[in-house]
Amino acid sequence: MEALLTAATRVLSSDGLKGFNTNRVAEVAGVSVGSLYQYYPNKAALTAALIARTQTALADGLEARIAGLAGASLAEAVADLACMAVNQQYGEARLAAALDHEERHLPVPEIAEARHRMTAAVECLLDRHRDEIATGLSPRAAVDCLAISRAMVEADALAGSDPDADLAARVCRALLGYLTLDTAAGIPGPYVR
Amino acid sequence: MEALLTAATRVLSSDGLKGFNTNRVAEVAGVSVGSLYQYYPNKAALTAALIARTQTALADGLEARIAGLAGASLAEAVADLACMAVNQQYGEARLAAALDHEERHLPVPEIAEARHRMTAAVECLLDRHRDEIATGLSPRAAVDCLAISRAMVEADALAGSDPDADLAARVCRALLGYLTLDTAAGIPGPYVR
DNA sequence: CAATTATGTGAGTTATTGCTCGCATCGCTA
DNA sequence: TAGCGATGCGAGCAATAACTCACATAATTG
Repeated sequence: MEALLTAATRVLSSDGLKGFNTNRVAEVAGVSVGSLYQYYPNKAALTAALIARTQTALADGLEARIAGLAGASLAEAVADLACMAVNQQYGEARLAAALDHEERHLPVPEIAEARHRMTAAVECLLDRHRDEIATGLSPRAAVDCLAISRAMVEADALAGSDPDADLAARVCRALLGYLTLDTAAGIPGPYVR
Repeated sequence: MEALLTAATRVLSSDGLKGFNTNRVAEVAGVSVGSLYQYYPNKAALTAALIARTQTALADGLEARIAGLAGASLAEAVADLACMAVNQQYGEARLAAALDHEERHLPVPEIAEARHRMTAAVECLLDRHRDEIATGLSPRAAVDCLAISRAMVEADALAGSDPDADLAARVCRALLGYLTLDTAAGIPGPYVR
């Protein structure tokens, strides 16, 4: 049921994981617990559905945005994606953080799929601009880009309640710097203990 | 008591938040629950002490490392810090993620202090190399650097159980790129909805 | 060695929460 | 309207976990 998912979203973003229990979700949704358990066999299923929905939406958004960036330069594309990351993630940073933590306990296939779609989309973008990008970039570059933007937005979101004026610009700088830095300087070898 | 904190660490890193309860921590520490509550008035206090300890240790390590990097170039310094981040955070990524999530419910003064010390140390490093760094860098640059390295290491740690061979190099590239990228290209203006 | 204080114990209390199940209500068909 | 299945309800059960307290043991003192 849709009302249950939106209720779950509201509970999670206002009270965090601490107040996220089935009784409360049902109450906020305006239905009884019994009804909740007719739609979702247990709490994990509800959580999984919530995660799947948000992750899928994120992947959809990213794919569409990247597809629409066909003619753009790398700098333009990255700038656009940085703005998108700020807009999409900032508002629901608390929700995202809570869900993110649950993911590790629940093997939700949709998450792996959505994540894969997102990295694939970014890889496609990077490939499109491979001549503007530093040679020797790791195959994990796409994953890194997603991690970087996610972390910067989240850090900013948890610091204050309004985004810093230059947040998008900073994300853009980080991504562009990462992608275009010449592999010259004394970048160290592999991991050493 | 020290045994309680180490027991709490072990429980958290092996079972995660799910199995982190006072009964179990006491059992692993080899004492009774009653004794636990003589040292910590409640579970939150125990958690707070644990967070404070790890965060303080992290800040100590970072400060020492940066102090010892007095004569180094920016590239060398960043490379060193990237290696440090990988070594320090990789092993206890699970623990760090769990604790990180608890921080948001507990206002632990030591955390704010440790965080402040870390950004101050990085700011000191950046200031030392201000001529090598792109002009117009945001005052939040230090925070961004910490967020970036943290996120990249964590993403890698949760993907596989061994660090990618070039993880440190990638972190280094991201930081160096962020810090040294010329503020030329079409970096966008402020946040827009 | 008694008396007193400090420290440790763990069964039990209380609160929370995931979940069930007997019952009520609704919508449909004959 | 009577009969019937589908859907919704929410008090209550069972498990879990934070926390207490009456008691046992150890350490200290006069």
